[in-house]
Parts: sequence; structure tokens; C-alpha cells
Amino acid sequence: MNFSMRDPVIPGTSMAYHPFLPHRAPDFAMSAVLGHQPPFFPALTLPPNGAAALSLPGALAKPIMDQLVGAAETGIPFSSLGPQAHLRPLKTLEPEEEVEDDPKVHLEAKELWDQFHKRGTEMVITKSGRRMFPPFKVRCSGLDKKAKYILLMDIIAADDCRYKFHNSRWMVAGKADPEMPKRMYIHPDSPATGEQWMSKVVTFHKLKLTNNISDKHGFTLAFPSDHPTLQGIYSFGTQTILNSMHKYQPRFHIVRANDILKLPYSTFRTYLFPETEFIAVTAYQNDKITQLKIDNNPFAKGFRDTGNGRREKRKQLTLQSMRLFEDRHKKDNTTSDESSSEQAAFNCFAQSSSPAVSTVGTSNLKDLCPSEGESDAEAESKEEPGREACDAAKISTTTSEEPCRDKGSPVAHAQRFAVEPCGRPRDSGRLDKASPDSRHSPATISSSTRGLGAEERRSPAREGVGPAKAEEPRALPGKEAFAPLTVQTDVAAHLGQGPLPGLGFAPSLAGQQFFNGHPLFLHPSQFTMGGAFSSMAAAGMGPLLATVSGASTGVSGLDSTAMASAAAAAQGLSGASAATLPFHLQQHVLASQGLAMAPFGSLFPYPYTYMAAAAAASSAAASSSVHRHPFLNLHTIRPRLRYSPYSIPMPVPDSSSLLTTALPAMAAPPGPLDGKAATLAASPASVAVDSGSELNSRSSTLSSSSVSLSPKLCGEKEVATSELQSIQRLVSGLEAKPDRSRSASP
DNA sequence: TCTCTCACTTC
DNA sequence: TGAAGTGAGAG
Repeated sequence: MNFSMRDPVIPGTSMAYHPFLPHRAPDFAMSAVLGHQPPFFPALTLPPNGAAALSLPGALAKPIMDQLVGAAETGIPFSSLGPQAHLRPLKTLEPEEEVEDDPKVHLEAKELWDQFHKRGTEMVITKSGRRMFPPFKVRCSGLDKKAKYILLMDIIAADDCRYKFHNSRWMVAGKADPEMPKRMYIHPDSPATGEQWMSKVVTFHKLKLTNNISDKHGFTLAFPSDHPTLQGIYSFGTQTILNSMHKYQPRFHIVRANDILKLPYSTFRTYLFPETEFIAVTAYQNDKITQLKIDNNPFAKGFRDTGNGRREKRKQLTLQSMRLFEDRHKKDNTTSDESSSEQAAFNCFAQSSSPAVSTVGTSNLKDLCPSEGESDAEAESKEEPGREACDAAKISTTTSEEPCRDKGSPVAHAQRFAVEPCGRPRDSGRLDKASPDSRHSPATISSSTRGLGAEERRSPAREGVGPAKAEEPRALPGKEAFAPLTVQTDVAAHLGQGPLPGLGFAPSLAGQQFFNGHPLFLHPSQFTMGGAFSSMAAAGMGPLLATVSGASTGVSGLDSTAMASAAAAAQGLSGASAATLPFHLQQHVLASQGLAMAPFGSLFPYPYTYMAAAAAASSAAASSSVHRHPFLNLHTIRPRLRYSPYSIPMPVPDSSSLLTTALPAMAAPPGPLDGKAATLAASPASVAVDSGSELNSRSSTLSSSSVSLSPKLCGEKEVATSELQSIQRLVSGLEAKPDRSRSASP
């Protein structure tokens, strides 16, 4: 492995990298100023307009390009740099004096979400991607007006179950399918100041849901395995890949950072809104959800009952006929349509929200889905008040759930972890998916870059769902009040520990997860420079490798080589030998061995195939719960000190040592971080891991026979159905124009 | 279950 | 005006 200088740096262009690591390359910056060649930077060949060489997904283009422009921190507009531009010294990283912030997040259109949630929200996923409806909108407060924040959203599996819609209700239909590649959606306005964020409703309506695994995606960012909020590889794009018939929970993240590429090092404050949980479907299952969507989504106006269009008239007639039909044939039915079938359809959701309302504040995801053997009677009689009472009972008595309800629900773990720092005794079977009043406040998990000291002091958990608040849940001043759970895990502290904290992982962690284990540091020279973006990233970011993948061009070579290098580094192989491996073999090397591709915040170009392989390897290597549930790590979080001093598996020339050149700031971290680092060792890393006690089956609170009024589901009503069909045909026949005949089946 | 096309809508 | 977002319905 050759770490020595290979090529001269093109003045100007190299400096353009600095926005990515202003805190890491002061030495380099100074050497550049002094006319010294940065010892390891490879040649950078950028087109006259380097930025133009980049192709990024729409939502990412702006923030990324902003980063590339990089004027904010360096004062060097990237786009204005000519090939002969003079280098200017960078500011070394000065730990910013942060104004304390205490972000609070309010879910917009909560009432609408509640309506959907009550019925079991379904979100259609299509190949081309569908938006969420209701749209995910939040309002933020408590931010530092001057500080910059990046707001993100992702969608995680709510549990390990696959669902089916049977007898007008959602039921567990088995184990979940393999997890899809993780996606993260960065709000296109990111980064923006707290003031800007607080001045408006932050909407994520452009996020799309898809089941198309070959969907193009933007760049990828690898988070360290011990990152409290995100682990593994995340693709950043506008589309989130989901599995149909699986339940998901959107998450909202606030990250105080002015650079997207600092995400892996930054504090994540994560907010969960139980009412936004949904099941992904390729076609609507529950008619009530369909109707809710039609009634509320402007784009579906054409399907509304009220209207003057042909469709509306016909539908009105049809519905009228159906109502008459139902009245006639079902008046003997003792089951209430609204109260039974609807409840049955959403009960697996409702249970998740009910606890949120509960003053006890111990909801759990485990209780989200009903087991198949639930009592019909219970569900039949289950109305809102009853449900609450039932939940309350569960809160105090239930510690288990159906087997499928894994103990590692990400949300659940997050919740539990969130509670932990507050000293609240852990109830292994109780997952605080929601705060005591999560209907008004999200569950919040902050993975902070700071120690527990100051952060924890101001932790919303203390204010909200912590033990104290849990005891006085109604202290919240109404809907606008928040009682977020907060977990602060100090990532920055990693940087402040040891010669090269954050660059290695404790051996004990090796193999635990895809990104665990193997200390790995990728020298930029290990990479074959592809596009401008990747070049810059590799050259300037040390272990951070950035590129555009998916739709981008000209980076395939980088993909391959980068991964080979990563594999080589992780295995102690020479980069050259690894790089000679065919791409698919390189993938295999990485995936099959579950190697830690990127040690700490690496930005990689991952072709989907690789990601899939990685995911598969991860799934296989790690327990499913660990893999599927990012928050699980919260329970197995290791003391920050586990970051071992980085060790490169090959000789590193002094003059080009990354330790002294690439990461001087890390080698000699700012003082303030050091102090905090120490506190991390005693951070909630000690949180106990879940026990499996929650896996016990619980008594059903749902009805299995909540009589469905849907004729198509009632075999014994064939005659009646025929009659209805006749009516509908008749109605259809009224149409002068032979519009596409609708199915006669209701 | 899923995908595609269609008619309709918003922006 | 046209791109893009809707659910319905056929296959």
C-alpha cells in the first residue's frame, strides 16, 4: 500500500474538498498554504466547472451542491475556483460554542393522521414511487436560531412481521421479508438555520415510497455500527424502498450540522410519531382507508362521492344502491360496521396509539399487531374507551406479545433506550413507543455527539417521558406540549478520544454487525478516482468516500475499487490485490465476511447490488433483531472508549501518515471534546439488552370475527351479493358512455 | 399480489 | 399547458 504522494494537487480544486473536513485537515491546509504538496492527495481532475460534473438526485442536489460550493466554511466558492486558484488556509476546527437548544417537534395534521391510524394506515407503494398521504409534516421549535440544522426522515420497519388483510383486518401473516436497503431522505432545504426551520412547517411530501429495489438512489453514507440512531449503509434519495404488507414507522431526525457529510459524527435527535405508522401495500386493502384518502387527498378528488363528474354520479348511485342493499340484508346483523369491522381493521394500529394516550405512558410496539387467535368478542366490544382501559391493563400486566412481535423493534428499542438514561427501571416487555402523551408528543431519541452531561441535563426525556414526567403525564400543557424521550449518545466524543478515535472499533464488536468490528481506515490513495465528487471525497475526507451512485456515471470503477480497497483494508490485504478482484467478487468479499466497509462515517458509492449483498450479509451475520432494528444498538451500546486507536494494516509512511496529515484534528482533538469524552464511558451504554420476556403471547384484545360487512368476504351471502351485483350492473348501465365497467363486486 | 393503464385531479 | 399525483380496475 502506497500512501505516499503520487500526484500533485491541483491548486484550488483540492481546497474545495475542505468543506468536507475542515476540522480534519488543518495541517494539510497549512501545508498547502506553505507550498507543500499535501502528501497523499492524488491528482484531481475536475472539469472547469467541477460542480457541473455531479449528478445528484433532485432532493439532494441542492444540499450537496451547497457543500461543494463550500463557501460557507472555507470562503472558497467551489464553482469559482479556477485551475490556478490560490489556496487559502482553512480554519482549523474550533469547537463551536453551541447555544443550547431543545428541539421540540410537533406533528402537523395530527388529527388526520389519527383518523388514518385508527383504521390502520395504508400507504401505497409503486414501482415509480408514491407519496405518503397524509404527508409527513412537522413544526419545529426550540432550535438555536443561528445554528444550522439538517432535517431528515427515514422509515424503519416497525416490527418483524409480514401482514395480511384478512376478514377486514390486518393480521400477522408471518415473518417479515428481508429488509430493504435503508434510505434516508434529507429535507431539500437542509442545511438551514434553526430560525428558518422554525419559521415554517417542514414537509416531507416529496418523499416517495417504492417497492422497486432497483430504484436509483443517490450517494450512500455509512454510519458506524455504534451510531445510536443510524447504523450501516444509508442511501440518500427521494425514494424509500419498502416491503409490501409490512408495517413501517417514519422517523424524523434533527441534526445540528451544517454539512451533510458530517452526519455520521453529529447529534441525531430522533422523533417518532406513533400515529404515522403504516402498512405498505401495492393496492389498498381496507376500503375505509381508500375512502379516507379520497376524501382528503386533493389529487383524488375525482373519486369523491360529492361531485359533478361521471365518476361521482356513478359512484353515488352505486353507493346508494349498496346502502340500500346492506340495510335490507344486514339489519339482522348484530355487528356494527363502524365499530367492529373498522376496529378490527385497525386494531393492530390502534393499540399502538392507545398507549400513547395512556397517562401511564407505556405503550409498546409489541402490542401493535394482534395475534391470529384473538378473541372476537373482545374486539367486538372494543371501543375507544374500552381500548384505553385495555391498554392500561396491558401496561400494568402485559409483558409479552405474539412471537412475531420481536423484542427488537427499532422503535421499541429506541423508546426503551430513551427511558433508560432517566433512570427509569426498564420494563423489558414494555416498549415505550410513545411518550405518556405521545399523541401530543413524539417519542424522541437523541443520539447526541455529546456526553450525557449537558445534553442529558437538557434532555427532553427529563422533561417529558422520563420517569418523573411519566408520573405526571398530564403536566403537559395541551396538544402543543412535547414530552420527547431523548437519548444522548456522544458521537463527537469519539473523536475526542485516543489518537484516532472513531476510526476503529473495538475488537469485541467485530462481526457483530456489518459495520462492526474491523478497524478500518481507507487511505484516499486506495481509491481510483472517479467523478469529481468521489475524488474530492476520497482525497479530502480520509475515510469519507463520497460519490454519486445509481444514476450517476463514471463512478463504477470507483465503486469497485473502493470496495475492494475497503475489503483489503479490513482484511489486511493490499489494496492492489483487492482491487484486482472482479467487482462481484469484491462484493462477495465484503458482504460474505460482513466486513466493516466504512469505519466511521464513510460516504460510499454503493451500487444497489452491493447494498443488497451487504444487507444480506448483515442479516445473516447479525441477529435479525439487531439488523432490523437500528435502535437495538441502543441497548448494546458500547462505551465510547471502545474506539480503539486506529491501526492500519499496512505500513504508513510518516510523511504521508493519515494520522498526522489527514486527521490531525482527530489526533489532537479539541480540548472540550476530551472532557466530554470521558463522560461517555459512563453513558447509557450500560443500558440493558432486552430480554425475551416480551415474546409471550398476550391475551387478545381484538376480535377475530369482527363481522365484515364486505360482501366479498361473506360466502354465505352469495345470493345477496348477486343481487347487489345486479344492482350495480344496472347502475352501470345507466351510463351513456360505456366507461370502463367497474367491477360489480363491492 | 402486483403492475399497468386510465380518467381525473392539482399545481 | 403540461407534469405529476390520485384511485379504479383489468389482467
